[in-house]
Amino acid sequence: MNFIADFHIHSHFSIATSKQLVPEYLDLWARNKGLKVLGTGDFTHPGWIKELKEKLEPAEQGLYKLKEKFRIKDEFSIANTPENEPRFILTSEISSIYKKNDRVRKVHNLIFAPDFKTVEKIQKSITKIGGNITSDGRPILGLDSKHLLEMALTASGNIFFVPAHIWTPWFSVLGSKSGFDTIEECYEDLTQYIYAVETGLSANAPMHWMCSFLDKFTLLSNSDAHSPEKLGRNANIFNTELTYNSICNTIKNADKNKFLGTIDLHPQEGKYHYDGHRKCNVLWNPVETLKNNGICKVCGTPVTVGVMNRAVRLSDRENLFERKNRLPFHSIIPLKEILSEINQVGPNSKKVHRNYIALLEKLGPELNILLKLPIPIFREKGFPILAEAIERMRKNHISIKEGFDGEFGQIKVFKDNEIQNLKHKDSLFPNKIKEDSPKLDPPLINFSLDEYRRLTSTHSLPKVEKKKSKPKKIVDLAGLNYEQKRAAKHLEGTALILAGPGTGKTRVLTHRISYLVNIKNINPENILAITFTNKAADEIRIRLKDLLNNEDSLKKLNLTTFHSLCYTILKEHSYQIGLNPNFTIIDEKEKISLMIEYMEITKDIAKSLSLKFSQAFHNMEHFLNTENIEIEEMLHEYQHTLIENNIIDLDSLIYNTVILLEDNPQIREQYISKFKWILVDEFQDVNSIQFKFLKLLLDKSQNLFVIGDPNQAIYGFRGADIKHIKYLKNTLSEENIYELKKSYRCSGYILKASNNLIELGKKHKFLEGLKKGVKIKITTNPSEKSEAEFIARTIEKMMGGLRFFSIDSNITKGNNETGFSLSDFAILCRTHSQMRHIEQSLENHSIPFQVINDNNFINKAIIHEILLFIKAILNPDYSYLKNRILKKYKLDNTAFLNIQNLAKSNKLSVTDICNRYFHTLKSNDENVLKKFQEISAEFGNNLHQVLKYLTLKSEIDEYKPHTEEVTLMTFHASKGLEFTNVFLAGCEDGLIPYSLNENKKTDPMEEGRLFYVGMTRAKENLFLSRAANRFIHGRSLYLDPSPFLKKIDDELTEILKQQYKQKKEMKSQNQLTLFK
DNA sequence: ACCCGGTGTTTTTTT
DNA sequence: AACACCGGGT
Repeated sequence: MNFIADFHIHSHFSIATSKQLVPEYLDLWARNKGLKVLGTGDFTHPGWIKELKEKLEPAEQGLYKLKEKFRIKDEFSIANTPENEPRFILTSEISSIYKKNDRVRKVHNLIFAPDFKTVEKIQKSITKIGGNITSDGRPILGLDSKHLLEMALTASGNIFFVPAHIWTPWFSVLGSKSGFDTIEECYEDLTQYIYAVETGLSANAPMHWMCSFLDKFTLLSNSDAHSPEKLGRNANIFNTELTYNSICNTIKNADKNKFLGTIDLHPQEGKYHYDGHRKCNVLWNPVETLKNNGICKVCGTPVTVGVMNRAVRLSDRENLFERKNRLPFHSIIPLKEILSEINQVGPNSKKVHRNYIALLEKLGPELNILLKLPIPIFREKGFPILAEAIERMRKNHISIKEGFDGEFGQIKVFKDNEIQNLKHKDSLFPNKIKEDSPKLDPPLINFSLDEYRRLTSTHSLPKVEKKKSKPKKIVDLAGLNYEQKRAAKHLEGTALILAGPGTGKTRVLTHRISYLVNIKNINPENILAITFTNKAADEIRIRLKDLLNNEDSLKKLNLTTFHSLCYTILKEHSYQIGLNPNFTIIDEKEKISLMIEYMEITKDIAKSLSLKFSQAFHNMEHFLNTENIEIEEMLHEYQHTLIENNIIDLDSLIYNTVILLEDNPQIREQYISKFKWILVDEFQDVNSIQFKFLKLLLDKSQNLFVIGDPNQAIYGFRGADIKHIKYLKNTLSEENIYELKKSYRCSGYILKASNNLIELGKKHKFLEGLKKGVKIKITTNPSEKSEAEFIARTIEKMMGGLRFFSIDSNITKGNNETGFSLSDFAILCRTHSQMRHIEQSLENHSIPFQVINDNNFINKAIIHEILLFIKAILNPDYSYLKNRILKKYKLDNTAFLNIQNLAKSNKLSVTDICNRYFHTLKSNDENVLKKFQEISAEFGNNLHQVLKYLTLKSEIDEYKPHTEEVTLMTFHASKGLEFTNVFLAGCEDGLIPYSLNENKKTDPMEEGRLFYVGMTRAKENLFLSRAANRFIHGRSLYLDPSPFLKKIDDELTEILKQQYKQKKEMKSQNQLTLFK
């Protein structure tokens, strides 16, 4: 059967597409165009699949057709006969954004699926890796194209996978901006499963014939239509059986008798076909560009390079016909454009539309008119001018002005004034219009490939400067600057290293360790490095891998957090403090319910007491001086309850360790001799009990090496006190204090501005920055929603447009030469609750992001329940919990013992527990549980380890630095991290400094330091945004700008004007109901 | 024992 | 705005 097919289109679920992209109109327009087979597009979208299932019914193998009752009959539909019923084939486009070989890649791929089952499998595997398939018909995943292909092949061996519009600069496998130079670089060993590539609107077959490496791929041509009228502007002609398998096989084999060729628009129409400068009126083909070394003659800056140039650069042929498997291609001009030229009115005008409909009714489908209908028929039916136009088009007797630098190209059938003259004769129905000068067929490539080749030896295009020279790996101290080196080599006694943001704190720490181990031959077992978070410890571990000579040293090294260390110490000596080694750590919720139960108090009192207890544990002096005898008694009662239940809370973890070491000198001795070299990171954040703990690990001769920055102390509320770092500063002699003054992170602007904040009257030395940088951008937005929108759009703009659509709209001009990656962006908020709107906006813009928010996981009710269950099993002496669990899960003692034994022999995994005791689950718990099981699997299902990890981990431990995602987190969580581009959201008086809770005052100095921390996360671009109006706790608040904004010198900042109006309606919501 | 709806309350950062 | 809590219904 002879038919035309267009596989790549979109549904109304995709962003920036017509509302008419519903099955009914697709069916209608396929008939109007003369398409037999139409891709559904967007099969990853559940809403679209639902709609397709409702409105389509199975036809031939792997093909579907519109149910009769949905067919639109009363419009200008033509050829409404059964043999013209279009078929649908399940297809979808997926956008992958990821980093490979050090560059950001954005690749679009088209997937064909044989049935709905396969579609659902693909949907599932996307969701499984955290992809969002509901916000856009064309999902954006942080997934490597190769892995996407793998995923699709896993779903079904019968899928068909086609790299989409392969030359598009921003979004394709060969794209100049974020693609590869070969297909293999992208798909590696899986390239063998790729049989075809899509040429796209901006390219036609000959451009591919230039490249021998594309010989093995069939060329497919599709419309990528965003509205029904654009269907079939590019398409494929088949003569084969009408089934899914036979279509795929035909594409695979590209048999000339079965795949009759492609239909393409003229690629010259594209906005970026040739090279040049629109403003300078310079339009060049690749040869001319090369002759000028890519520099515009008029303005002297590099010209905007088009798609043809990219293709020529990757090409290796002068004679296109060396490619054997060439298929015919038919260049067309859309009928409406021809009519527009004839009528001399716009192609979207009413007149053209009326004309168009009339023609379809008389002459049949559009593609039939353009390609097949014999020219004499046009004349017979009374369309002589059209006859002439179509004939010229078919013979390629047309004039072409190539598009360049954002300007559309122009394809014309008639010359200027020619139409006027024709019109006069029109009434006479001339038989044949003579051409002024009959043209020869234009060459397939309109410049000399031979010349291009010759020029490449002497000419070249300007190199786009690749930013980010990665910091060189330094294996010895040679790579450190003078101060860093001095600090790292410190040997005797206590040392304090004052290190501002970006001055190489971690670097000094890691190099000191490697110096001690490699040069001074210190046994790594005698070194203790303490951090506050697991993340920081991991970071040090990773960096040490390159610095230490052998893996063994790294394993022997004691690299841990305060809490983890104390936990380990207490496990070893638990009996000395009245616990047995099975003790578990309780969380805040457990703490409160225990207090209520054992002390017979109300929840409110328990909560306030809990706070007081925490403070007492953090700060020993406070604990000893408790004026209130009653509270002290209650504290003792509480401690007694903990011992009785063989549990400990987070706060007393360190306290109990201190008590242990104080009461047992022989144990203390043991640790003193073990930890001969102690290093502490983020020393400004230690509290009294931690400082005391450190002192207990030292004897007179021992070496304490602490790094910190008093300006970055932000944990006062949990007992941290700068007095400890200040104490060292004041008591240590000068040669034991090192100050790192050179910042390798922030630009000069950012350093100066942030310095305005911590100044607070006293003199402070500037850090020296590496580069001057750009001004800090400040914006005011009407509401938190528009603030969020500003952030999302700015990111989109800076990324050069994640969505195809963006390039054509005002959002972005698509001229990102800097090559930002999504992981270069961070958005910081004072509170978690601010994040909601920002998440929403990022989602609406299809920008992948990660939120650093512990509550998301561990505070989920179901996870909490399971953790309690595990605690009860692991710690049988926790009788309060055990009784509750027995009752709740209707277990008797024997059953409970059985479970315990299973757990002891490590035969009980989290999965088992879920399956056995938590099987009646709500569907939305599924993902959380899956995550829980994954975490558990990482620890080999050792429940003790899992529990320890989950109770002692910090939320920043969740941060994945290298995924292609924007990071959204609190100011606090951002400490120690750096990003090229940083947004500080909600710069309002009340949020930062925080003062919305009248009962609890914040320390204004600490809030200033917090803002300082936020600002100094940025390397290049810092945005400070605020909302004039904001809803907090259901109340509308008008907050003044943060006083911190005023502190920044005006000449360091630039006020951005509000550029974007808020869009009202949320698309997908409304559209579902449109056709019901 | 569980689900619901209505009412009231919360009010930041986190090992 | 989101959540906890309570009480009444099943």
